[in-house]
Amino acid sequence: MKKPAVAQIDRAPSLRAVPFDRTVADPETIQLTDRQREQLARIGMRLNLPARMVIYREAAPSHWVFAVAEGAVKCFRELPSGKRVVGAFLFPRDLFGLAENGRYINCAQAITRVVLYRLPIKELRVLLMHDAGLQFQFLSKLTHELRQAQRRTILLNRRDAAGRLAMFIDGMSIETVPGTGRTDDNVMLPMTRSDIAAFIGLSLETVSRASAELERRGMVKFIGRHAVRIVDQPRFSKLVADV
Amino acid sequence: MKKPAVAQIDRAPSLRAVPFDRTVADPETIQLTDRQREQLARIGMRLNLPARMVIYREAAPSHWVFAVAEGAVKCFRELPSGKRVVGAFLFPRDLFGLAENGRYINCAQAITRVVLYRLPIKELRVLLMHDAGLQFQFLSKLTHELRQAQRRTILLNRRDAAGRLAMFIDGMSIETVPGTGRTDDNVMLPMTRSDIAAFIGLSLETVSRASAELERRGMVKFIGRHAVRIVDQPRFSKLVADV
DNA sequence: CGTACCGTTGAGCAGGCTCAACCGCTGTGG
DNA sequence: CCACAGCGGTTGAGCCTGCTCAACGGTACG
Repeated sequence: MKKPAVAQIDRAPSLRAVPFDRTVADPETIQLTDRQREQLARIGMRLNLPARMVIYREAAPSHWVFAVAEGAVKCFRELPSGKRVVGAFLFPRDLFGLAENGRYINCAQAITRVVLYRLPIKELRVLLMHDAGLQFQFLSKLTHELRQAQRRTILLNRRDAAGRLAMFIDGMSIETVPGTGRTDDNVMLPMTRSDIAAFIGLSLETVSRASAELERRGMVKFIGRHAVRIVDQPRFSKLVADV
Repeated sequence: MKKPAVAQIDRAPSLRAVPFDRTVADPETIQLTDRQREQLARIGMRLNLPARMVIYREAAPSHWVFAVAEGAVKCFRELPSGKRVVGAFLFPRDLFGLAENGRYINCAQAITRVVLYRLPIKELRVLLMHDAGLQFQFLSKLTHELRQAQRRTILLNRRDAAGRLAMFIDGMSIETVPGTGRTDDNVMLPMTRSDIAAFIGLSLETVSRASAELERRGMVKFIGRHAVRIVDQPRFSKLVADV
């Protein structure tokens, strides 16, 4: 098997996760080998989708798992009351397509223009069974997502709106990807206020007010609607940690 | 390699998860082979711990993963404010011991007397790398836990205390294990009201009041402190689904 | 049998939700 | 090119529910 060209490898999936075990490597990234990425690229399909496109709907048969290459995606659920709960925001190197008994448990939609890898579950399963190392990377990724879920329950247990929003922004600052015009303390928020509200469990009015409060307290400065700049990092971090 | 005795196998770990893929098998249980369970038993240690024992503390070096055989465990976090957030309740066939960079991210404590399997991560990793099928079971289990985490965020997004409690009880009714004196609509709640409050994000007073409300509305009947009987299943289910 | 913790109940307060009006940007069609 | 509609976002007023503080009751365990 000949070595794939660099250009080809750059168009293959990769994953991001903090390992549960101690490692010397960059803790931010788990490393798929070129060969593993190539194999994933082979069974998968690279998709280029416009903003707002629905990727799959709740309860639809789940034939695929998706990996984000570029852009942002949201997974959400429509509740009987009409309320929407956002389960997760996904960014480059994230996986999504959580299913139960062969059906997706929520709806996925592109927030921005996105590039995705669509991996057929059947073939992925075969691949994982033949490559325990690759499977271990997926396992690490799931572990990472579980930790994030725990972090979120802590967020949702906070009583103060400003604190919740601060924790959210703090979380997003890690997700923020280079090459999107970000500086060190500039956090991109591609989603709407409504989406944020549905994620952190507040009404959108309260999110709006909390934003104003953070700004008034001199911790952050909103740059347009989809970016925040953390002005006073120490005080901001203190608020985030003050649970 | 000789086949292990039945008695020995009954003393080996197993896992419980709803598969993400369609299967014909009992959707409630994923099946470890006898050989896999035997191998887990070999690298692991069976522990018998009294109620209230601390299994590990937050930030302690994480050398083990645990599987519950009998009893109930809680994973929680002490926040700087002194508040506690319960991350999860664990029951037979559940896994716990979530870590990040080699350290546990929360504290685990026995609620009742428990029997655990303590699996050394290092050896488990080797085992998983040699047995992709076994690893796949672990992967399925993690997927299952992610779904539960999503379900919980929906719970935490509810505004009404009674509804939250109802969803919690509903969730516990699935966890409830036979052989604990349960009848079909009798749900065991081994944890304290305080623990429940720290899990569903309410003050313990509100949990108490919500319990009274559910009872007053004729949906449930509390049997002592650690059991509920669902009296009016239809109305109860309606409240649970009415998000 | 006592003691400490768990749980219940009550009164008052505060923070977030709801309803509602208003602003500003975007995209569309005349 | 402009007018207008529509959506996302902000701001305000009032209500409601869950939190806090506090006292009391009950149960489990030594």
